[in-house]
Amino acid sequence: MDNNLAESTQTEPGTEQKIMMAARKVFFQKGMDGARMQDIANEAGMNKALLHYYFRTKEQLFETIFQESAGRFIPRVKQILASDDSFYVKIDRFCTEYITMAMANPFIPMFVLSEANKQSDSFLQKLFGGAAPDLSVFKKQLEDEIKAGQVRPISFEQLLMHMLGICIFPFLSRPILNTLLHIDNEQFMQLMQERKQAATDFILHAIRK
Amino acid sequence: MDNNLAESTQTEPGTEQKIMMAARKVFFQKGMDGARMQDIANEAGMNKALLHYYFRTKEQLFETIFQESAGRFIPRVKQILASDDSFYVKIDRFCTEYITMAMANPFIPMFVLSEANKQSDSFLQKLFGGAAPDLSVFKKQLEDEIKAGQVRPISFEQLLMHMLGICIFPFLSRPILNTLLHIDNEQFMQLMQERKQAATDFILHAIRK
DNA sequence: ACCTTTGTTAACTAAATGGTTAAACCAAAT
DNA sequence: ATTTGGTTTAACCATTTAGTTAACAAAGGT
Repeated sequence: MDNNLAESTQTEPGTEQKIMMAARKVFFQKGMDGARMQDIANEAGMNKALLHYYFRTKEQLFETIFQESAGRFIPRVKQILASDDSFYVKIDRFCTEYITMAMANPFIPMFVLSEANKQSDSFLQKLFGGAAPDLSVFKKQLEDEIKAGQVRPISFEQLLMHMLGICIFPFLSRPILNTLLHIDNEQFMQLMQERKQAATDFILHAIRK
Repeated sequence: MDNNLAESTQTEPGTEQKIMMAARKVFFQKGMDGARMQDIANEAGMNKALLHYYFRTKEQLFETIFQESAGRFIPRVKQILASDDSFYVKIDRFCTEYITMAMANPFIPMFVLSEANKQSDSFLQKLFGGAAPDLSVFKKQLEDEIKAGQVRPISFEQLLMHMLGICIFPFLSRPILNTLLHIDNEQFMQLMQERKQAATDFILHAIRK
């Protein structure tokens, strides 16, 4: 009677897990305002009151999903850029890993950015856990490469925005790209697969002297 | 009868104009689902029933704003890329004009993409007015430059996504960039001003041999 | 067996919300 | 002055929705 998706963890999902899985699906699709507690209950195959039993309010359930989602993507910027890889490896890793991650979770980027736009700024800061990611390592590497004459002068902030935009934007605009480029979702994913390399190449060519 | 919008520069806004101005503001901020007709009425300083008098339903009011907003941004891709400018001028114009446009309407990109993600694909196609933008001119220019050895081989689709991502992404992620880069909205706009040049430079350097 | 704790449900409540209606308002035409 | 037409409003209605409650079921310990 139960269709089991959790071969990976052996234990089949408990009620709380089921709720979060359903909430993810519905919130990703409809956002906080568009989602209905009843939708989530239906998706999870249980009574609506159970959602309130496990997570007191819609607000709280949403926040759980949002934190989890944003937490998967945003701190990763730091995680990669603060590593001790060399400058060029770092750019490669950033593009490859970010696009890989987005391909595995294609709805998270739009969900997080869309909701982040509505949230108060103070809330956003909480997301970074008090300490905003430290980008100084990557910044210093860039400046060193520029000083060494390996990289043409470019603002650190602009480069970061270039990299993020190149990697994430397609996932934010998929429906429009589908129409614009006359492609379906499968072809889109194929493009994203190629993009791991294409993005890295593009960025490295752009900055190298 | 119909009130005249032809001379909207001089005449003070009529009721319909006031409603649309208010609707823009509220929809941009809260999206279709988050917006309340009462919010819009308050913002416009009038009775809620008037909204229904001019636009029968919330759906219809929303669609008016959405079409107008998307119509300002999406067809512009074609408008610029299909012009008879040279390849390099075209890239320059694209970055400069798109960022200029986004700076003047900083909420439209997130609004359009966020809602486009919820809409059905069929609806999106209606947006392009039956005929999706013809990107073949730009595509041919790229291929010619590659054949002439001026530009290194690169997929047209990837380049288009690079350009769009670089120009639009910052406006989709402003709240997060504010935190990430420790900047306020004024500094953000300063960055965008510089970005017109930075984006063009970056892209041209990336593709040139 | 008996009681306590935890999990689950159907039925309900209160508030919010999109939309309607009938009356009031007001400018222009008669 | 009165009529007439579109415009605007307050009050109202029907539905939806987040959240509650009380009863019920299932374990779990004694």
